[in-house]
Amino acid sequence: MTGKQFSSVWTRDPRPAKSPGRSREEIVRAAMELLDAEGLDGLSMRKLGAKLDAGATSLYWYVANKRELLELVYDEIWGEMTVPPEETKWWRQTAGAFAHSMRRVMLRHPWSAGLIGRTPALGPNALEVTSRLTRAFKGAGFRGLEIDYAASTLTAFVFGTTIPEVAYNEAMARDPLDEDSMREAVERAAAAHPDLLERMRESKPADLRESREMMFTFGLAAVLDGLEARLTA
Amino acid sequence: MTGKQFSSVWTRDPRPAKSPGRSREEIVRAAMELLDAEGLDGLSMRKLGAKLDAGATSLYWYVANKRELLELVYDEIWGEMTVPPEETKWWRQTAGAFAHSMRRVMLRHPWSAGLIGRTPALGPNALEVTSRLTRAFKGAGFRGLEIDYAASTLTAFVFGTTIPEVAYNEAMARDPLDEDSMREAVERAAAAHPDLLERMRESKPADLRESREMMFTFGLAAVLDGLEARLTA
DNA sequence: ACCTGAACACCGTTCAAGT
DNA sequence: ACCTGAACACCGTTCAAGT
Repeated sequence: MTGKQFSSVWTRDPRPAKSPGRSREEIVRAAMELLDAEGLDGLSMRKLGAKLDAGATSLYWYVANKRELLELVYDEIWGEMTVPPEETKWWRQTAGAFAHSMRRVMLRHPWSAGLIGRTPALGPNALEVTSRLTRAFKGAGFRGLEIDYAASTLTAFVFGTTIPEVAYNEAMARDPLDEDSMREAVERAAAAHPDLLERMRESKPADLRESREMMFTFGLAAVLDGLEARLTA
Repeated sequence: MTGKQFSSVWTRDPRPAKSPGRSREEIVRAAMELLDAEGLDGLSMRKLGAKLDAGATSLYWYVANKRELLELVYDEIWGEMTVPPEETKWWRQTAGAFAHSMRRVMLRHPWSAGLIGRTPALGPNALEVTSRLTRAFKGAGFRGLEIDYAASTLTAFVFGTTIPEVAYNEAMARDPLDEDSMREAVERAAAAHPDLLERMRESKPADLRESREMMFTFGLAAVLDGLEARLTA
């Protein structure tokens, strides 16, 4: 015994969920609505209670604490990701489709960016996705620990790329910034670095959304190429 | 004018910093100590004030708000990262050294994981690192937008891998968990996924630190291979 | 079995007032 | 120029008490 018991929503039995009263499903649905509308900081037990016409503290009957509630909504996120069935030998397509799907989900639910990688992914949906991904990489030819390494590399790339994207979107949504003033401020800050200025001028603001798409596609191709290289080595 | 002015600590002139009173440096140093000791959630304006023998609200003279304070400490993080001088034609080594350095800094200051990718990196240290990295990729042969894409792919991998690592460490530090009970809980959760169970059993807990190192090395090699492939294409 | 309100120990931030 | 305390509008969580 080196420490206390591991505890997670997924390791405790939920309340029986009888007919009267609220249910976890109802609470999780309301929480997601609040999160989609107001972001991670916008979710408070008090607001959530109010939304459900309940006292602020009633929720503690269904959920041990806020962290557990977040574990619950977090798994919903995984439920929205898709991993094509593994039958195909084209693991690149499977992995690529998953990567795009994961990014789309994060963009759709920006608050998830604050949870991914920080919340234990032990819910049924997360396990299902992980399992499919595992099988895909196994089918590709990876063996032993490298199955995990390959899968981790892919997901690390996806959320490492998407977190900044989401953060930028969120900041902009919170208070829209004048693009010119921003550009000017950044140029002023980078004044001492000619190479950076050059880079900035070359990358026109043009269509931000499209340029991110390009960056994602570029990086994804690189990651998949790199994994493939590990396979034949 | 599509929105309001962009604002960041780096775009405003700091207080003159006369002889009496506190200084930004002093405040930032104290903030980092607090962060290292108590984590991101452990930093509050009140506690920081107390640490500096000041009223809770005195800090607002030096810093517009907490976000700005975080921008300041965030740049310190970049200051601890190293990018070898670009002269070398061995961009792989430069990029690899930076990647390892970035990871080490994140492990040393776990709270930084909550800031990276979410805080505008416009401080002098961040710009210096970005600039060196840009030159390295340019030296490697990347051109135009692909310089940015390549650099983003690398950093995305690094912090995408390191965030979960840090999160796990933090959780463990907060309340140490019995490893057996954790393993058992996870196995129970994954009961319906034989492939996951198989994976778990194969990856002995053995030396967690070492297996992460291996995972990082594996992924980094893959990412660099993938980038190199983009170069010759 | 389920829900409540009061209470505790916190937050970030504003602002008038002090020196 | 710099610092203060009081005040406002919030937090998560506990717990005795209600139905």
